[in-house]
Amino acid sequence: MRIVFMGTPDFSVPCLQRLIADGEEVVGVFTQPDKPKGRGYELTPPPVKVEALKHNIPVFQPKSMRDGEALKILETLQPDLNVVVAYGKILPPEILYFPKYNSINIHASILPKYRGAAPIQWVILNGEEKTGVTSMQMDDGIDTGDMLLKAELPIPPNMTGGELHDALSELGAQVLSDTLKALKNGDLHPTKQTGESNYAPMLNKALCPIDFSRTAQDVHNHVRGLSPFPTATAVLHGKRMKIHTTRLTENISIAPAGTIVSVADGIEVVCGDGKTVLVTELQPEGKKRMTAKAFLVGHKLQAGESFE
RNA sequence: CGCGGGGUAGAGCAGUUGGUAGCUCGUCGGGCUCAUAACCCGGAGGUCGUGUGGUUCAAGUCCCACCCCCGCAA
Repeated sequence: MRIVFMGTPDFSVPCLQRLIADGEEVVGVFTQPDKPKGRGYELTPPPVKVEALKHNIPVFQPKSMRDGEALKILETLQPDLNVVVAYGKILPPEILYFPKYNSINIHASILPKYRGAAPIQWVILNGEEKTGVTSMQMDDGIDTGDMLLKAELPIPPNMTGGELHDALSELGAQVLSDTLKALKNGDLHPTKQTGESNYAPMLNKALCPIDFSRTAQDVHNHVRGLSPFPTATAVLHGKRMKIHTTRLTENISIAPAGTIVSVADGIEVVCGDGKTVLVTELQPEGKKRMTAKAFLVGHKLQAGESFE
């Protein structure tokens, strides 16, 4: 089966690798254009491009999928199926329905919940205890197509967004592989999405500052959901710092939210429900990520002080 | 040429107007305690990112070049 793969970030890479490993005929890869990134605005190719080039697969990076160029490319490639995994562009019907088997998408949630750009982080932010991956037959809506296969994954209480991302990325590759196998065997049974749905919008920086007036559980979910990117932040001594890791404690305090009650094993902070969280890893501006203990060795900080 | 912080003992930080380096933690040895993020005593450990660079009687400290790490922004 001739497949055109469309994807961009790290998340998509295992799917592409799996297609290749499964011996599928990947006749072309669409990915976002190289973009200036990081300090100095260095032009950086997306991970999927790097991977595709390793396997000598033709790479296409159109700025738009709607100006007819992309369609011409598909006409040349003659795919039987588009496989779309975190491509980052909305595809017009002419592209979506061009191949014989149309387009299949791998989405990192159990649909119809958490449609949208950042389902992985949002399930943690919302304190969900499980999530998963869904493959679907794409239609005109955003993540609204008929569902094909699903795989679930439990979320341990301290798992971070990054860890879940990697786990779902691998699971996604497996679901993709299973979906294609079923497709070839005529075993697919598309199911309409029904029931409660919600939307997981892209993460933005405004989300980062920690609100210690929320519950300790919420604060902990916030920190781990945004770790390692974009990372929760808090302000101490007038300086912003990233908060990488926290742990829930059994302790309770009547001090106001944001107050530091202990600097013994880390920085223990009171939250809105009176419970505390222990900050165990952080990163001051311009510094490397370090343990809270290491930070405390060189920074005089006393119980009673507080985050702003 | 996007803006900015930083590279000093294993770790986190100091180091003032230039005079060959200090704190805390850890570590090693010894002591003390019912116990504590324990405490007390003693020791080891650094060519201060690189440059047989510049200025100087003298540079971690000033100047120059380069390497590396990181925050913001995209």
